[in-house]
Amino acid sequence: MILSQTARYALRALAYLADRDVGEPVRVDVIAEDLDVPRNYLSKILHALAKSGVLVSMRGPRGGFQLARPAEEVRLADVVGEFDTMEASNACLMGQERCADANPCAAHEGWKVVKNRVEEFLRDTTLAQLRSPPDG
Amino acid sequence: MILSQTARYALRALAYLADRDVGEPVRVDVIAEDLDVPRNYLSKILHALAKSGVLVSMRGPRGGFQLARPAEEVRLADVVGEFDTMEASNACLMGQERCADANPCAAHEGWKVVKNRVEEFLRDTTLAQLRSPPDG
DNA sequence: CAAATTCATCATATCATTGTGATAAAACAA
DNA sequence: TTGTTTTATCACAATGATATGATGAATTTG
Repeated sequence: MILSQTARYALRALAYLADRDVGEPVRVDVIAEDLDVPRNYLSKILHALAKSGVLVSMRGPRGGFQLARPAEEVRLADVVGEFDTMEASNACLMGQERCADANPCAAHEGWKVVKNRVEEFLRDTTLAQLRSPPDG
Repeated sequence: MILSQTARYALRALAYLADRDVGEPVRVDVIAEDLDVPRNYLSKILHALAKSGVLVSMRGPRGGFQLARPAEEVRLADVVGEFDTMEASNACLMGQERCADANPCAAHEGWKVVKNRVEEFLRDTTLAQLRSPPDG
């Protein structure tokens, strides 16, 4: 419910990179092993994030992946939206057909509010907030 | 995002039955055609809802499906939970591994609140609130 | 009891998501 | 330029969600 496996992998990999915060790229193999995520699958995910501008990728020796900008400037919605469809928040709980904003059922507005909460959270939260806490 | 196709079909079929509110069962064929949902697929969904006690099914002529209790007494969570996994609300945004309640990242508590909102909505809302508005 | 009606179920098809294995292409270093 | 390292990509497998078609089983009606 809510987030796909792919989106969760993406967030974990990015949080991992935000944690390390080193000025040099990290190899897919390292990330995949540390996070226990399938290597080639992760490779595709990171590639997509590079194409969308969240990551920078570099090939060859001393290559790997690196955040393209500070963790504070990467919204979770930028990441999740790449993999999961962030449907319009005016959509009906039961699908598009039954009720719309024009002719809503009693639950329509309440559902809209709840869904907006999810989307607001993803828009307002950044990668920096996914970092591991200092001590633990 | 959020609800599966199956769960949405289920809610639509139940809302449809709540709308009709007749004291007699409605055939799958009728529901499937009116809602434009695959017949046999819907049949399985309604069967599952009958097994879980939300619907009553009756075979033979004048058979069909009927709400087992008043729409006011069917919580959306009863329906959705039958098809979608309502995961524990203390689960991490990125999957179970990264942070738990014991050692949370900065976003952990916020996400928990948002997820609770979704679950509360499904628990607090009933089928009666999915009925079509009187006029439309 | 026989026939019709309806849900129940089985077998299978399609599609998207998730995952694997092999190879190509780029970058670097000797 | 040759070899090594790394991402990029291709081909495909496994799984689960969604969907279809055919048949079985229960119930009612005549």
